[in-house]
Amino acid sequence: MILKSQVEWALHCCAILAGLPEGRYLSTKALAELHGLPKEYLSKALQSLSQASLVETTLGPSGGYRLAKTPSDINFLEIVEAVEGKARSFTCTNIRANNPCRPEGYCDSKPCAVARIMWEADEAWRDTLRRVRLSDLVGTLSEEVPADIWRRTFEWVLKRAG
Amino acid sequence: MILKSQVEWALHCCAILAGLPEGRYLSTKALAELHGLPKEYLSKALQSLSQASLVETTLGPSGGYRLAKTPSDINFLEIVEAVEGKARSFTCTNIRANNPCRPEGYCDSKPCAVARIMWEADEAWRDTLRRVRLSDLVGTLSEEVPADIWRRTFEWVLKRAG
DNA sequence: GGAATTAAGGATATATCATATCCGAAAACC
DNA sequence: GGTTTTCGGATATGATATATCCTTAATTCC
Ligand code: FES
Ligand code: FES
Repeated sequence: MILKSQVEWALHCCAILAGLPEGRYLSTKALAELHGLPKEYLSKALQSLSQASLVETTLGPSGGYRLAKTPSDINFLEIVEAVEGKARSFTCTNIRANNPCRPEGYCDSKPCAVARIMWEADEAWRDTLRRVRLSDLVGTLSEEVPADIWRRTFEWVLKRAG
Repeated sequence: MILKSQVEWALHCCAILAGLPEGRYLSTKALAELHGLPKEYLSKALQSLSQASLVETTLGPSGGYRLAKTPSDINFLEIVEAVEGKARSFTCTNIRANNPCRPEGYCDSKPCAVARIMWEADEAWRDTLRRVRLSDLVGTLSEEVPADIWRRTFEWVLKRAG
């Protein structure tokens, strides 16, 4: 069970977009260069964010992406689910129904106890991600990333933002 | 991000083994029949449980598997990790290091803030699984599975247990 | 001792999914 | 009108999950 690398990409891209001044857009090309990622494939991740209405886009030169909501209105789970999908990590194939001792046509009233526990754990994972806002991440990063790197990065970004 | 179906298989097999009388073994063949699973492939899952020292085995006719510990000393996480591996679901490829604005040879002191949050969620998932004991599952199942099916199942199992 | 049964592990095949690239269409800017 | 951009579809490649087969060694039963 491993998350796709797109998750890391999407989260970092959102963190950058969160630092963009009101009304400006940043292109896939710039985001790919900044993170050293394949532009075409990163584009798929950004499209996922777009379909989830987390980012807005505009075409043409000076086009690109910007956040569709303020960073405090976006949480980690939204971003992760946008690229990873909303499906639960555990899928029950109902093997209990194969028990030869069950009467023909017997129908279970509840989901299997095993599945319920696995889903509870899945929900705990989602809850943790839901509680972290994009603005929290930006706050942590601005504290931890050395001030000169942080400043130069956003100068670099602004030079390319349309 | 999807767990392998072996996880469901292993959990259900452990639930059955938990109901086995002291000192008896149950074969892969019986466990596969009971759950309607491919015997050869289920065998791989059981081997994983064996390597994790969750079950003990013996060879020959009347051989098979039994739990290596009491059901209250086994938790869900142990079983899940035995077949799924202990690797974290989020892997950081350190894309922040590709930032062209970083000085040559700059070395981060901490893991990335993004990764720390994803790992925290992962830990919440594991914590939930760690808190559920195999004995808890058996308790729930014995309450929820209709008494006659439950009884017939273990008659079926005992007939095949060596 | 010999035949049958079983777990363990290696080799291999297949299907599904993640990763990655390419292209054409439509929109926006100059 | 030409350029730049997002978007979606098509396609290729690699990794992993699923599944089967076969050999070996240990154990049981006759
Ligand atoms: S039958 Fe699927 S988890 Fe129990
Ligand atoms: S660099 Fe990997 S999560 Fe930030």
